[in-house]
Amino acid sequence: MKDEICTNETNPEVIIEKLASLLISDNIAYDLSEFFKIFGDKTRIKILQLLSIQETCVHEIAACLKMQQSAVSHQLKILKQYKLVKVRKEGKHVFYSLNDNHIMQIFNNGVDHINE
Amino acid sequence: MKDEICTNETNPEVIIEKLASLLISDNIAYDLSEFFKIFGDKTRIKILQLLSIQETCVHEIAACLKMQQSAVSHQLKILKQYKLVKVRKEGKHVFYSLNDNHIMQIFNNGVDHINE
DNA sequence: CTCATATATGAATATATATTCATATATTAA
DNA sequence: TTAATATATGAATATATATTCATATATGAG
Repeated sequence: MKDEICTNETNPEVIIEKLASLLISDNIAYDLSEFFKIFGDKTRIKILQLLSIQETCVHEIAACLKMQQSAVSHQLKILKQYKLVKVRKEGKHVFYSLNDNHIMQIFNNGVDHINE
Repeated sequence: MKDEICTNETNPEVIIEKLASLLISDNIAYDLSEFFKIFGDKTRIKILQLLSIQETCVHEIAACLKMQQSAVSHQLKILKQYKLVKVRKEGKHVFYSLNDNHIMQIFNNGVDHINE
């Protein structure tokens, strides 16, 4: 086999090997998909948008969304786990707010896309 | 009941009503979640990233990802349905490519987030 | 302490969806 | 036409996950 410099490769196996080497790792692909999955639920989208308006406590969120407190709590747990929201306790109330503005940027990218 | 101008509302029901009025609609929340759901899968993430390198045909994608052709085809159908990829047929081959650069922007927002 | 209110959570259920398997369709070569 | 290759797709299976229900925990009021 000759030692060639080949910039315009046509051998299918070599093309596949080259592409495979440029492919993101399974772990990164997994982490990314897990991240976007958070936005892949209607309830979580509504909660995040609501919290972008102002800090809100659990039963107010549930009331706005016309959902059960338990369902909201479960989703808040996921949002907290992925550090998209933060928590402030005040007496009997637990107030949730967005953890960073970055989130709304991603959110708005989505809005731009569906509006195009 | 008096007709008051109240900028600093404290009545819980009024707060909830105000927030509810600012909440995005169920339909928009649904559309957004459906959009982000596309990125919420490891295989689709890999396919999109691969196509960001170059136009690629189905069996090459399958080979790079070390997945069955059928599984890849099913996912490509979803990506096509949501207009994230476009198709070009050439003989026996079907070449897929990204439909717009916007997609990579969203993708990179996610990368930024998980790297923070 | 007792009661009411706010929140969290485990288990069960229902639903969505990713992959596999088998097979259909399409194109090219011989 | 027949065979081979590339792609698509319906059905079945397996798995993930959103919501509900029941209940636990926590805080404050009386």
